Amino acid sequence: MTMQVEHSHTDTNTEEKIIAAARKVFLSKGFSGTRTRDIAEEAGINLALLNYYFRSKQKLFELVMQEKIQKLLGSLLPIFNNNATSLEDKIALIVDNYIEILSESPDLPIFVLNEIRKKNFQIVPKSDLGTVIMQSSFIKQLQERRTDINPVQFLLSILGMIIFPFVAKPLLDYNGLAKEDIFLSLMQERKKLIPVWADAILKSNDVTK
Amino acid sequence: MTMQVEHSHTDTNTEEKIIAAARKVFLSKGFSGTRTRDIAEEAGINLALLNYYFRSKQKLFELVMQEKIQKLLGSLLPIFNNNATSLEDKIALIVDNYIEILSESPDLPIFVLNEIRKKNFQIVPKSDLGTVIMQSSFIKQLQERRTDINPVQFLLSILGMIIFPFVAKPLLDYNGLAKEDIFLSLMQERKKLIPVWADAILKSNDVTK
DNA sequence: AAGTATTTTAATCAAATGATTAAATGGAAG
DNA sequence: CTTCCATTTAATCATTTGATTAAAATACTT
Repeated sequence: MTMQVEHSHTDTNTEEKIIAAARKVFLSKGFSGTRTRDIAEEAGINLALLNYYFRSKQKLFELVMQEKIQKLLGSLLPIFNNNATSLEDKIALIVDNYIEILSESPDLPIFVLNEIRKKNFQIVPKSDLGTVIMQSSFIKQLQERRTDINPVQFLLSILGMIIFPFVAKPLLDYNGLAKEDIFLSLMQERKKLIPVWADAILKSNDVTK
Repeated sequence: MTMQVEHSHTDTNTEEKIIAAARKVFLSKGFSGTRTRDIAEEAGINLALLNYYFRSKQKLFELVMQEKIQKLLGSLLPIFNNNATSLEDKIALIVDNYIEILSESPDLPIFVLNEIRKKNFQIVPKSDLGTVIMQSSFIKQLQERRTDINPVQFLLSILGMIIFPFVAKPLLDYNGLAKEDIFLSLMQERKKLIPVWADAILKSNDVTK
């Protein structure tokens, strides 16, 4: 029964090195594919240090996941809830914001989505994000504009147009459809395309009629 | 140096049981997350049999991957290359076909895309799918209709609208945005929505002007 | 400088895991 | 029945891997 370990002063340096390494290796190889030794090596430290700072691989992973989920979803709500912006503004902001984030971390979505799928961690969603989104200004504006469109359907399409290319990136590489170098410029181009296309969808025929 | 193992008659039964089990376990847990013992148990056989029929976990995995890539991409080309159908028809066919396939295997896309990303296998793409697609009837029709739209951009949007919901399904569950039961009916609804929305995109403003 | 606490390491453990081996089982052919 | 061969199994190996331990090194306080 040892007393709780505390890292008071020198804290930041090594601990942050480990987390940074964990971010990198976990993101690239996933939970099951990552060996704690990989992380230690990447951090340039001894393996035992990893278990000294964090009690286990699992704990370290959940820390990283927490961050990644936040990074993937965190910017959405503020935009969704802003009553001062129009629907078009919100869409443009989401597109712009997401493509910027994902251009820096193309693997982020597929990593997070796949790890959630495999249930390799146990993090309880803080707020009921679903409910919060469905009550957001974005959804209300959408329902006013098009009472016939299920907001979830519209949202899935917009997010799909934004996020899917990053998820499909490995396949594009694999099949030579978008070599690494032009991929990012394609994504930049999408910043202008998606808002226009979202607008076209908002003006589309009513399917229910 | 033993002679090559051949399974002449009783072949089908056990071997197929193993492959079926491998499909299931690999798809659910990914390559790194899968233990050969899991597969053996799922197949109701002894672990050694697995290495008797297939030389290794790797070999078995690549067999499954081969199938899954085919399942994910195989139906695309025939539709793309059909000169007899209009652009609208092709889109409707792709939407219909994909949503049907994915409704039965919701995990298929994220599994394939993530394993490709992690390079957990070594399968050379048979045809240069990228080139074939870019020379397909679909792309030609698209370019005739809208010279200003980069076909890859359009394709990514359509596929994103179709595939992304399945990729995001774990997150929707996780956040209570689409409970399991209504998810599939949402996807059925999308069969009608996406073609209309694709059409709206085709009629959208020219961004380059 | 001594003493104390913190940080880091080398060595090792125990469990998990992919793979092999040698033996057994069972059916088909003669 | 017995021989033969494909199939199946139990037992075991060797390596990998997450984790621990005890000691050494370093930093901090007085």
